[in-house]
Amino acid sequence: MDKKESLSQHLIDTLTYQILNELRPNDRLPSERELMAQFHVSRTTVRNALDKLELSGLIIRRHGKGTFVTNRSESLTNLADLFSFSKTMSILGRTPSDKIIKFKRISADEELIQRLKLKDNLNVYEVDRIRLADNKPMMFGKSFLPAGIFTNLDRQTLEEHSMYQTFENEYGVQIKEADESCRASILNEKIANLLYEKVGAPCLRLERTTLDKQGRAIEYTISWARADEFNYRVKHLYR
Amino acid sequence: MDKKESLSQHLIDTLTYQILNELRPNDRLPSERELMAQFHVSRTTVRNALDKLELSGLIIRRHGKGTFVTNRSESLTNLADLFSFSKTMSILGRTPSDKIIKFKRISADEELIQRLKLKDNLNVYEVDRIRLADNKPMMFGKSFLPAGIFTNLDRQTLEEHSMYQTFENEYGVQIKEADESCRASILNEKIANLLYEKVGAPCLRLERTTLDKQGRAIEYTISWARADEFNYRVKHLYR
DNA sequence: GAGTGGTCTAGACCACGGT
DNA sequence: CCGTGGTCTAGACCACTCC
Repeated sequence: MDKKESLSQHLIDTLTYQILNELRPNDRLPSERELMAQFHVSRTTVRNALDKLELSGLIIRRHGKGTFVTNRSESLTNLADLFSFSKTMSILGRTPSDKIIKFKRISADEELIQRLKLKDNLNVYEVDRIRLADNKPMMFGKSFLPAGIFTNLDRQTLEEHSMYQTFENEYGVQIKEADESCRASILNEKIANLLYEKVGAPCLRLERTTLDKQGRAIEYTISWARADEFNYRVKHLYR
Repeated sequence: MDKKESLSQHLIDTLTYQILNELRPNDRLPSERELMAQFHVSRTTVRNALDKLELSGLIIRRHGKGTFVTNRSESLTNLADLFSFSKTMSILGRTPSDKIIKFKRISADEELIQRLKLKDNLNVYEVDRIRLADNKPMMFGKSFLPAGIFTNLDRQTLEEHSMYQTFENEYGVQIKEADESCRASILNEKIANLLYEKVGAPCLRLERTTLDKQGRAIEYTISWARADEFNYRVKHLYR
């Protein structure tokens, strides 16, 4: 077992694997007391892990009855939760890939300086990507990465590994959170062509700012996603 | 203090009030140990409450430094988190109102039966509303409510109280969670007219299924929101 | 009554940030 | 060094569901 991984993260990973590969919708999970015994952890740790799985929509808990695997067949079209594009596509059984069409070191304008909270080094890398599932273009994304954090970033690394992998493995940057917003928009000519869509077709315009554990803004990405393929899902829990 | 309210919910409400009314962005909150003493609760309870506030985007925690009020001025346009439309508008300093333009008891079709998990009683109430902020139409929503749960629902009650208030106060229905999805679409003629928009203008199409604590589907709502006014925000926390 | 999830306590030790 | 948040333990009692 990975020593760096927390007990609850290990529980999350193990249960996620079981839910996706060994269990079926509406199956009951072991009770919280049973999980305590199986994993040799306290109830707090078990509940913490189940909280995360519930938020991500994999399970649902019923007071007095038990914890059950969610029926996700309805959301077959798509879901974007705490998963990245590639992870989401994998869960849906589609093969994700990226095509980088631009990689450039630029100087940040006012808006970027503010969004990435840049101080001294105003250089950023711009990475434009087409993101595909089963070789079909699904979305187009422009990412801006501070050169002060990702020094000497090169195109080849990004082509061979996922962006978040590169952040963690090459630069030791650990993601803490991402703030995402989405609004409806329409495709301009350039992006419509990249996605094989019509100019003026509706699309989702997503913006994401990602923070690492030190609270630094490490990424600002703006994406345009096909309206027919993208259904953005969120779960809200009350109380 | 309300006896029915849990300790952590009381903490959430108190801190939310302070954050919105007495504190400013980037202000530091009392440390978790200080909150324990102030509210006479355990650390678990404090952390539980802070978890919720962090998820809803009101605070941000920094390891080794403290807990701080989030700068929400950037999100002035809009946010929809664990808040309802009316609550969200209030936080943004706008006055929300609803105009019911249709109230009808109908028989559910196949899709509705599935979405609301109807068994015996296939009757549902359909409520169509225009939702306004400062008297400007922001979105149009069609809600479907099972007549088996909301017996003898009447239009006047809905016109005088919010839907969720009615659920809880008139029928004792407590909300547990809402599953929401959004995708981009374009306005048809009927809805465009209601929102004073152009036919074919981009819009966000939101779908929401709400479950109560017993796991019953109590509401299925589909809404169309103006693309220029609606910016749907989500925060993802990792680990 | 037995078993489930929901809430809470009173501790402990660790990792991080600043002095 | 101290104070911060992050993780975890080993309990307790409550509320709900089903028999």
